[in-house]
Amino acid sequence: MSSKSVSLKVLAAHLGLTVGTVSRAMNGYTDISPATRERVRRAADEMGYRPNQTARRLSLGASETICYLMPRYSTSVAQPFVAQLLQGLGEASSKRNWDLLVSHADSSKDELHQIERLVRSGRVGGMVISRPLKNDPRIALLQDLKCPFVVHGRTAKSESYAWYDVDGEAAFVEAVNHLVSLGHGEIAFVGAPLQYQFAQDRLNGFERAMADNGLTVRRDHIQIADFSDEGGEIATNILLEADTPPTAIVCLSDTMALGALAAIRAKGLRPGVDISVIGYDGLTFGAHANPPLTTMAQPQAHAGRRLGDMLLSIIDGDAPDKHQELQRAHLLRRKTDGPLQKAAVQNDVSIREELS
Amino acid sequence: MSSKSVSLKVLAAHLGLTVGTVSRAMNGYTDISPATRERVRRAADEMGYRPNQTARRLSLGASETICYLMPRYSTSVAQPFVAQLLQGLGEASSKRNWDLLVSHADSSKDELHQIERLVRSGRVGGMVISRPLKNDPRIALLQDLKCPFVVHGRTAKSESYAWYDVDGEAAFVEAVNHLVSLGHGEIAFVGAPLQYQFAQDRLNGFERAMADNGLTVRRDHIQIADFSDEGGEIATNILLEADTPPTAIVCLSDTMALGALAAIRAKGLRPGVDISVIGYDGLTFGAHANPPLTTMAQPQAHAGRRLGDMLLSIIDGDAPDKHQELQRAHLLRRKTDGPLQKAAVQNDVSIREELS
DNA sequence: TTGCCTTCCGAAACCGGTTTCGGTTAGCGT
DNA sequence: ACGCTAACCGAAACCGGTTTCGGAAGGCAA
Repeated sequence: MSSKSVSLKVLAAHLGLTVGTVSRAMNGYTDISPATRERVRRAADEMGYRPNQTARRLSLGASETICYLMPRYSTSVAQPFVAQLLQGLGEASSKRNWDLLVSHADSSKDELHQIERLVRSGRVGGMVISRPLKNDPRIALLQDLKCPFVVHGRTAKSESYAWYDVDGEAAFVEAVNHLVSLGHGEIAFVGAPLQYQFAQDRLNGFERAMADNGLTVRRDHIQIADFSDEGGEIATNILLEADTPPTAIVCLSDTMALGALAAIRAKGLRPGVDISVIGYDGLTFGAHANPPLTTMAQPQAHAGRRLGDMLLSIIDGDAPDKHQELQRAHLLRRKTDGPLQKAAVQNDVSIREELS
Repeated sequence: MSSKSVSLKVLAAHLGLTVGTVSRAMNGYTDISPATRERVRRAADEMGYRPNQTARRLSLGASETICYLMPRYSTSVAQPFVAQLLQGLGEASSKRNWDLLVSHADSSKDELHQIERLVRSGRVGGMVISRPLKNDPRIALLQDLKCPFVVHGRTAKSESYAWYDVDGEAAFVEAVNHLVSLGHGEIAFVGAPLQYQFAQDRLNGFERAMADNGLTVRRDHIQIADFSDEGGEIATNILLEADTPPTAIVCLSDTMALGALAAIRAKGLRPGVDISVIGYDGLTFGAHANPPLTTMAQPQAHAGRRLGDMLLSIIDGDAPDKHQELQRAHLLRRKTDGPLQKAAVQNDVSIREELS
């Protein structure tokens, strides 16, 4: 195995053939005699010939590359999902010997600029983006560039493109219903800024379920904070010090829920007994929380693979709106949900509610 | 902004110049008059010209791409580090407008095959690999291919290539010393299969520190299990049921340590009081464990960035062995380390040690 | 033997850039 | 007016493949 790269030219010279002939032999053209084809293939094998992908793609006019746009994360909380997603995308793309590129940008402006460069320079043939904003400029840009793309998540009006998402609204409806069935009525919501569509979806689910159960939501029972464990902790502290503290809290994410648990324990209360908490995501780490976190688990093992396959289908010509996949989260009961403790009500405002 | 890609040819035609002239104008050659250069640049801007990267790289003979080989992970535990590492690698590569490719393989054989293909086909100009095995065939292959590479981690004999690592041996020495200073003598080790060099390093640190402190390690106080929380739990259960249970446990990773905590709590013991546990990694999730996990935290926020910069330097011609960076972990005390509870000593063997 | 049709391969254009080389033009001094 | 040099741009080779086109050789039938 020589370390010098062996090109089509030297391979052809070594065989006494021309590059065109060798190329066709390698690519299975029928106008090459079986004997020659075999001779070429064997020589290529022996000499360790690898076609230069750059040249090949230039000639083909195809990038054979998909690109994943890494989400910019403000907090230091590492994204456990990224690795899984990349693994799935890699599986899908490697099926065809395509490459998987990752790109990230510091600002939103940079991000749009990057997309435009990657697409216009012919470097990528399709893109995967995560966590769309409510009105995400990336989607408009990609449509404008006529670049095939899929979205992990979706925006409010999501008819015209391909996406894979978990139904956050339904999940929060289920979470609230579960808490109501346990006797809770004063349920609070800990969320993150609503620029992200998923944050809005989950809040919508919360509010809809509350209304459907005939419950009114106090204004100060909806707390928006940083999308982090610290954010969850701060928000929960505010809830616990409210005039009417909630008896249950649903949290936008498991990470925020961990912060909520910390705040509750710090007040000397017992999560799952004095106050219930339900998170969202189904992180395995939640099983080791104190106490183990009840959560709406999303089935996302195959998200990357699905997104990759969808993207490749679209590149092949499928209509994007044919590929829209909505998964459901399911309640994963661990130890932070429990029945309403009447005895634990310690606040006269609450008592008045009980009497009314 | 037209969606049709504007090539050098149409740009040249539009300007009444030849492609060669336009190319040189764009690349700042001095044999182009300032007036023409300015005219070309403005037209390129207006028409939204983006040089075709594939063609450019073919002509340049450079891939301008680095590749990260995703670690294959057997367990379902997502890798929180991957995202951080990719972010850093992306920062480093985007400084030069290089691309970042990720590749993953299912088997070790596939992995070697992939590396060979990626390098020989000219797709990548440098590689980053993680978690080397004790005698990692990937390193030999990359050296054979004369492909620049850096290793996240390192092998036992690590003179001849570039790496960035955290001193796992020193970290476990520090962990053991800390436990000894708290009065512990029966210290156990929960580790993972020793095929990975980092698993061996940390065990080495443990054994060296025990010896240096004049402590002998019982054979059944070294438990090797799956590299997962379940593995840690199983290993700890065995330790707790041993003839002489340890009073302290050091764990290969925070993930395994979480399993250890679960096992200890299940036995009705109090981690940090009845038995001490120290993990390794410094995951933020550890702060939410029950109780918050004491750990050897590694400073790995900049690992990706450093690895990327190192790789680019080597591609520029630096000797690989010039770039070897060893970071130190530091003890992050939370709540699972505590002084030896004499009263908790329940085993005559331990008492005999005390008397000797 | 002639003619025609296959079979198989060589020659050359092409993908979209970069870079070398050479020639035209202008400017300058004498 | 002539020659020389410097400034500026065009022409063409090249990177390493793919693909079209055409032609030479061979086989077959008439």
